Amino acid sequence: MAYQEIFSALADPTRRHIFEALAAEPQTVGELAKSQPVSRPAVSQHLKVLQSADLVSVEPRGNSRLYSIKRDGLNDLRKYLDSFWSDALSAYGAEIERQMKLN
Amino acid sequence: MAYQEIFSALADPTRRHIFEALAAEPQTVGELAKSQPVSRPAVSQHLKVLQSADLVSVEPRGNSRLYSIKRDGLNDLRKYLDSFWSDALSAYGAEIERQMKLN
DNA sequence: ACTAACGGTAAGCCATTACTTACCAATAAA
DNA sequence: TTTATTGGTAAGTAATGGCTTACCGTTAGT
Repeated sequence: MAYQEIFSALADPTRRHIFEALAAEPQTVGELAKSQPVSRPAVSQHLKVLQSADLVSVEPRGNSRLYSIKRDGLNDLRKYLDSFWSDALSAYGAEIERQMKLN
Repeated sequence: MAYQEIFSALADPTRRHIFEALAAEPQTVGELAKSQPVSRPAVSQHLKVLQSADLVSVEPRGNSRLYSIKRDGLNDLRKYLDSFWSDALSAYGAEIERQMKLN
């Protein structure tokens, strides 16, 4: 059920850019805000969403906080995608059967 | 670049349910509308979004139109996810380097 | 030809959400 | 102990998006 949050978290372009930036290199909020076209509070809010989707993690560093991506979240999403491959195959079989009924 | 549309397409719960229903079995718009808590036009609109995200395909069937899922779209998304695994690893290395600079 | 069924589109409404500025708490530095 | 830096939160606003009803074109059946 976690993929619901993951999808909506990564659906927003800005939020996905932040996520990608963190994938390239763990950064603080201030650093992220500089490379993004939005204000620092906006970045903070996006990070909150990413965090609750289990996509990033924080580590306090004295005054600032270092954010990094969590691969666990993506793993959940990957599992979700994999489930569709088998589903799609069985659906193909179901469709064959469906067509036979129609004729 | 296609994964942008895929994420926002699957971010909506109703739209994801429709997609999952199609994964289980190809269906017409009317059939989908019956199994969903929204109206038929709503389903039509959702299918339009899913279609432009390359997640479903249509096949005219006389009077009605049969929708099925396209695995190609999911494949794009999977590639996107895979890219993060290598990125995450290199980011890990970059972070080690970063920490060494700080000390 | 007429009627019914299927489904896409338009217009309008309401809820969600992404953004801004202003503010506040906590840590670091002087 | 001030003063500055970092960043999270609150409040308000504007835009996005999902839903409904109403309407229209197309195909099937009678």
